[in-house]
Amino acid sequence: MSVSDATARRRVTASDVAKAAGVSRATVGFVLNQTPGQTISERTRARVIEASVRLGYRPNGAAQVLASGRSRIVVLVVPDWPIEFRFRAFLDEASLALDEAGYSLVTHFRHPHGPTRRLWETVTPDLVVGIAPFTPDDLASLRACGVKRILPDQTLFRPAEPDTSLASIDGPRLQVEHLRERGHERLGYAVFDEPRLSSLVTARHGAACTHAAALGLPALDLRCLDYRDRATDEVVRGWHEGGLTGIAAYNDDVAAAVVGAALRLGLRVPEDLAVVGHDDSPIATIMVPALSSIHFDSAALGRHFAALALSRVNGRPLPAGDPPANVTLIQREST
Amino acid sequence: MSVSDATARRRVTASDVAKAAGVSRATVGFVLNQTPGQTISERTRARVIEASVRLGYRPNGAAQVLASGRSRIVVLVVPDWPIEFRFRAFLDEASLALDEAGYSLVTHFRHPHGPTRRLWETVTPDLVVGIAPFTPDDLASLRACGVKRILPDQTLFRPAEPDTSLASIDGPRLQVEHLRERGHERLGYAVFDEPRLSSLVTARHGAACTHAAALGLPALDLRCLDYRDRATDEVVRGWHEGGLTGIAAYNDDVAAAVVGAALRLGLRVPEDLAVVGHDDSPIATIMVPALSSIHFDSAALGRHFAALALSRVNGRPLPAGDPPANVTLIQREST
DNA sequence: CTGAAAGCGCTTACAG
DNA sequence: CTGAAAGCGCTTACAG
Repeated sequence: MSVSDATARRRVTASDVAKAAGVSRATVGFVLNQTPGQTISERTRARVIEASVRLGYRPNGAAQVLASGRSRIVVLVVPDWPIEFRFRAFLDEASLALDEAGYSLVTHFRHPHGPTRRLWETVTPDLVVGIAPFTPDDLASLRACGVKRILPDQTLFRPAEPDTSLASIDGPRLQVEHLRERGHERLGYAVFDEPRLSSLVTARHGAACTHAAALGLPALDLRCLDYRDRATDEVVRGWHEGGLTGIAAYNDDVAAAVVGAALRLGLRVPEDLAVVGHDDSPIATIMVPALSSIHFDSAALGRHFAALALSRVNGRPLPAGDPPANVTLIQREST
Repeated sequence: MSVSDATARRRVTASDVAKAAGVSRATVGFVLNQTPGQTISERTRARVIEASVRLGYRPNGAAQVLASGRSRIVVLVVPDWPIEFRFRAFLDEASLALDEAGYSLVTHFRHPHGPTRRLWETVTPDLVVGIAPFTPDDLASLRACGVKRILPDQTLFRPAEPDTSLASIDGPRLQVEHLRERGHERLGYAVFDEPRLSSLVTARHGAACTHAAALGLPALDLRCLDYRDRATDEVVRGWHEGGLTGIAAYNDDVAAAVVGAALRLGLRVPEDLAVVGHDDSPIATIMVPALSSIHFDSAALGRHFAALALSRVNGRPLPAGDPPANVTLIQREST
């Protein structure tokens, strides 16, 4: 049986490489992992590398994890939220930055009915990061699975405190500030009836109200819309008749729905009703009238996330300071 | 040192459970994995389960993978496309169905600059599925990593054939058919200038043209828009002046951009220009005028995907027939 | 009906 | 400068 038969038949292991290079299995590991503190002659090193390339050697990940206790995998647990426009850029940047550091980012979308086995029970991650806080059940499972590093953890995260990693706080503040500058004092806050988002809705609406109070304005009137029916029109009519003139929306889709309803009711936007969205998604530019919206740098947030994760994995102190979201308000035609 | 000290110190292993239950390590495995062909007394079984629950035992995934050669992980490789609205439902359903069968779905978002290590080099999956075809490099890496099962594979997938798993073919056909029924014969096809989507754009536009030809209509005039500027207006003006009256769009965002441009130009929709979108995303309902669009059952596609994956993993023949996308056209105000 | 033992493919002190 | 050996925590024939 020739070498090529053997490689076709079963996966190449470190033993195969050692045999081909005429060294021990340990030496193969030292060379390929660039283990510090080992002095390997240049000739041996070259022979090992040549053999591993020639045979197409890829270390068995499971064996590495078992032997070393480290997996270089970071699991990101995404709550059961709809995927929003900016999230993909966030993910791309985060996984690129982690990849450059030798880590793989695995995204675990948590779904409505919940998995029987959690992903970290399967993949032995070095670090598990939740965008939303973990439940006590999650924490027990994480502990039982030997996951030593978790974000957010108790030292960073108080359960009552809403998560800010996707710029949930600055956006609402800027929305209120902007509407106030444009002369609006009685404000509404529009969301879709999307139960999966309730924690974010609460956080953003709360931030808007806090800032309104600081400006001496009343709390924003929170209303749920449903984009699938015309009940939206009634909500908007109610706002208008009640004397509200400025609406902050949870995202651009909601803002578009409010604007659509206003147009159907014969209201002028922004003269009769000013509307500001959130996320600066494509629809904000596409809509007629174009939507004022909150823009933030999701790629920078992704890089910041990666930096946080790497600090945690390496046991270094977490970088201080706010995430570099660079939240700004883009004014267009709707305000 | 008490038991609780020990469990706090290090992860519970099968040996700990065996000791606590007074059986051998093998028996623990037999009970917990429900290994067929073993006859274990009910009392022993109960003792093992009780001990494993009490100690909070979770098997070490890496050790299981190494020993058994199977990981129960399916990696889904997602090309570098923007996430579209329906995709989340697809993912949710697919991962739920796989989870019920004891598998974990890990989604690997491929990013623009490519990872140095591919995810399957890290997690030892039983199956890797690509939404787009794999490159020769990918295939070499998959082979070297010992991934035995891949979808799509050579028997299923011819490189020239576009992927249909997200309903890329039926939608364009229905768009053309519908526009024709509404009396439109000279048609345009609108896409955003999004290079990451080029393969899907080509597939959908090609399908639309094929169906147009079957109906005796000329090919659809393909134009790229950019939602960030007003060049869209010029494209739409050109279409109108050139006598085109019906536009099929790659997705609802593009359709909304065409409608917006038409409105700015003083055209009536649908009288002067009829526009039909694709995906039936929220914006289709929200827009004024509301957009006709292509709806498909992304959750059913997700379940179908899971069934395909499980067949492949278990070495059963793949289910025959088309994916149950149930593609339909929803007529609203824009046509 | 149950247990002792080999083996999966690595990493990593340790001995030379 | 390099190799023999133990060990990571499981699974799984195999022997009793």
